[in-house]
Amino acid sequence: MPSRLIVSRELAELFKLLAHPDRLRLVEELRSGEQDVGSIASALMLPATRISQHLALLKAVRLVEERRAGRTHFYRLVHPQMAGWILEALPFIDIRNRLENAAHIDDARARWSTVPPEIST
Amino acid sequence: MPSRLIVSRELAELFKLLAHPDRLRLVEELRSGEQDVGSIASALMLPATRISQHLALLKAVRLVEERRAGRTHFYRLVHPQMAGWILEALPFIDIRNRLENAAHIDDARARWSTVPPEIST
DNA sequence: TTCATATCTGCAAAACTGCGCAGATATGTG
DNA sequence: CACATATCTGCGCAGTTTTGCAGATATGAA
Repeated sequence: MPSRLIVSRELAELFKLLAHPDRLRLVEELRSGEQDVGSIASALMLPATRISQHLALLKAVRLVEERRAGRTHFYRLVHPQMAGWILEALPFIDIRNRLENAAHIDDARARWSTVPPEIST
Repeated sequence: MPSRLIVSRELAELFKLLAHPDRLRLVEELRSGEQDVGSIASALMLPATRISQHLALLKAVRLVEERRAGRTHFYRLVHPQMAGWILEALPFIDIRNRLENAAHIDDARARWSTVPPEIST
């Protein structure tokens, strides 16, 4: 009976996990395949510690998986399609952007959606 | 240059807005068309005050729009496709569910995805 | 006007998050 | 073993979110 309630709670948790700029960028960064903490950190220009924390979080809920090789840890998306799914939300932020940031957005969207080399589907 | 940063921040905010069980259910409830606060409240079995607060939030960022008729206020999704998009995230919570809630989930998903009468595309 | 209905707003406490930093671990090198 | 590299974990402060409740509006009816 409370099935829908449970699902909505689970879904909300998923959204909460993705509701952070760093983590969204992180997921998009992993779209093109596994990467190690250091690479991600420098790609996103963020301290490795922070990336590590985000990754620990995403790993705990099994959104990413880890592979260790020597002293470097590689991470990859458990659901590669998730990266694409996230980008599908761009239309929903349109209005707010056009109201304030105007120019930036179209430019931005172009980059975001063209950069990745299309993984699965 | 900081375009991607801006987009990720905007996206994160969208996710944060949806990262709440009540609001997710609310959005799904509105999938089939506009409804007034009272109806939504009783459909979701939540106090109308709370629904009102959530709606105010979603309206402020233009995810829903309001139409007043007499003393009742009707709300509708600005992006009806959003409801469908949200359901596309269900596969991403699979593992976690199977680990703990097991049975509930498949049942739940069935209901969630069959109930709505397909609006747009 | 007075009353009932429908919804909204403001407030304060409790709970939750994100952040940097210091220190811990683990692996590889000489 | 000693040392450098790569990453992780624990801690505490600061800022944000959620929630119920009391009271404010707004509309319609008598």
